[in-house]
Amino acid sequence: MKTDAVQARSVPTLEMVAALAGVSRATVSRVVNDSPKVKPDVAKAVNEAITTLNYVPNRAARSLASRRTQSVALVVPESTSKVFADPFFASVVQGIAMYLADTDYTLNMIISSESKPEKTRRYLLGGNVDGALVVSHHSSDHSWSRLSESLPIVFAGRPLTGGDSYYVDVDNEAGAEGATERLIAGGRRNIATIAGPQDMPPGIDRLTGWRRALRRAGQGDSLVEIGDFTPASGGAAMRRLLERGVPIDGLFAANDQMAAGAYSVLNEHGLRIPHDVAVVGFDDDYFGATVAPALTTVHHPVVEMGSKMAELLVGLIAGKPTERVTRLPTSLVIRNSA
Amino acid sequence: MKTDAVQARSVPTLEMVAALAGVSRATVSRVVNDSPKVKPDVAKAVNEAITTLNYVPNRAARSLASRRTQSVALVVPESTSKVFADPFFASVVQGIAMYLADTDYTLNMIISSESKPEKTRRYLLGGNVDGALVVSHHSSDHSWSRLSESLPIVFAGRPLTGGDSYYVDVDNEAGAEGATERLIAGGRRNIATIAGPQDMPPGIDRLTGWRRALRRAGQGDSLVEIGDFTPASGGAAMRRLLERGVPIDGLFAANDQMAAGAYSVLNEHGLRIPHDVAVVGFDDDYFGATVAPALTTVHHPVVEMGSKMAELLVGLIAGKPTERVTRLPTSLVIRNSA
DNA sequence: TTGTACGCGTTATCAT
DNA sequence: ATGATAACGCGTACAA
Repeated sequence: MKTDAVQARSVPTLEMVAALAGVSRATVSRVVNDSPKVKPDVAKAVNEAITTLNYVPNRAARSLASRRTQSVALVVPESTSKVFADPFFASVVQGIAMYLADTDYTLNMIISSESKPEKTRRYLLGGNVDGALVVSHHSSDHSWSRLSESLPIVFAGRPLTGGDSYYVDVDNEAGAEGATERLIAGGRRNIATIAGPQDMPPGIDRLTGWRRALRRAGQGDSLVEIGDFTPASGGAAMRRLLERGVPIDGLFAANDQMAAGAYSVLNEHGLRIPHDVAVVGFDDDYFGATVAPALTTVHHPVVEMGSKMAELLVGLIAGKPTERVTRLPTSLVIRNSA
Repeated sequence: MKTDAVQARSVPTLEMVAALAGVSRATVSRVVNDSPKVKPDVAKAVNEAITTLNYVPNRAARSLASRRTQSVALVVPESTSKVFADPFFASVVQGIAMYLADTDYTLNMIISSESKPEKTRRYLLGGNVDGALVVSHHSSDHSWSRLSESLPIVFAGRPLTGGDSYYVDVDNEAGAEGATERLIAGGRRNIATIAGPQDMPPGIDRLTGWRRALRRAGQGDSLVEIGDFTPASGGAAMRRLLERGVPIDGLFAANDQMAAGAYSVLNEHGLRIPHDVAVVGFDDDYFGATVAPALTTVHHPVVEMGSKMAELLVGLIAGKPTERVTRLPTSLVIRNSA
């Protein structure tokens, strides 16, 4: 026997609010979406009803009616997610999440398996999100860029190949240039670099920045060895540099991890930092902070990158005119190595 | 002038599929949700229509009609998210995401600001998700546990205070016990520990495990110093341990980071690892892998923790009977320090 | 300024 | 086994 006059619904509906406030559902809807045209006192009454009922708009219904989802996808290639505790990735996501927390967009994290990208593709195009943020491992995979035609997408890091996608990147060139200038200003005349992979934008751009500073200062730019951004590769590169038998009194490492690797080799060879060789890194991560002497390095604003991406995406969704390229400035963190 | 007979809709609807397949919407819906009662040939025809149209069900509509969202929330306290690149957090999330990728649940990441928890609360109770996963920094914040009555929730790590929430944890006690047994089996008779904070479950449990092993072996358990899980605190604790002036030939550090800190101090004092002092850590993270000699440590199955959490939550949502406590086994990673 | 009424794309309840 | 048809909760012309 059902004795209930009013069903004990778990969540109140707009209709119930309307009833309590003595207005129509349309008016409640207007108040919820703060439409300009609703009398202050009516709005007040509605809001009271809302709070007493603890009403929360149903996203699904709202989305269905308004034809937009108020949620964005965070696309993470599976290979990226496998990189346990990649500080870059974690921080970018943090920036994204924190920015979105102040909007009423929801963040849908989807890890896309490279083997069957169709699932992701369909999800994105299925009208389930209003836009997407793509963060791949080392900022170069724009394989989703074709979707940009159908859906606002913002990438982390500039693409390897031209393309015309929207992306946010740190100004790698300028950062590397500044790092190198620091070495030059310190009186160093034989400045080497341990560059990153030359098939990755950060690797390429940081090498370019180093070159630019050197050329402008009229110094040679032949002391280059390539690493793969790991400490071990940094050590190996440093070793090759020293084996050349030419003097080296300054080093710009394309990231802190390689700088840390170089430290060990420098120590092995009895070279003192910064006395014999001044060193500057890039990224300002854990590695640079824990080596001794503490590494002077280029700060990479990773969290800001994330929030900027989110900001741009929200703007794009709103139809706001937006520059395709956003380059965030770096800053030099002066510590003891240069 | 509108000349279009058929509106160029971006995404096809169930209705369009029905038309193309020559059946009713109801039937298409049945096929999509693979209901058992639909003739094979009809189903085939529908599926063909689906693929040619590239149809994707609209989540919002589906959710509205079915009264369930097919999405779960990942709740991250803001303070946790601030811990840049916390490997623990990143890996748990990876596990969660990877498990969910094989279901058709969507993961809604929401970072909840401690200052206004109401927003999160309302979101969770507003019927926007079918369940929630809570990952706080060091596995103890169950402040959301009260919501468990209204919504399935699974936590990472056991709560500090009793409570009756569902949670997944690594078996810290057993892990620590095994680590200590390794030291005992190695003939060590003066085994110290650098414990974690005693107001955090992992800190407490790992100390308990150490004690249990020692007592069972009839050895004393007074060589205890507390750290806060950072390398620096590990170094400081080690120093205090040595200052006691009593012999120490074995050390169990409650995590790898503190073990790394202890390494430095041990080196300073001219003590060789493992010759003079055998060391075992806990977590099996980056720190333990990079110190020299490589650290013998207890493997913490972090990714598995995440996937297990997701698995349990999906089960709970489906109404499956579930144990409140799930403890994942650890394993000892034998390297060179013990 | 406010209310009426229709539609958003699915699922679910009935018939058939 | 399949098809009408009524919800689902909300936004939004359009009317008043």
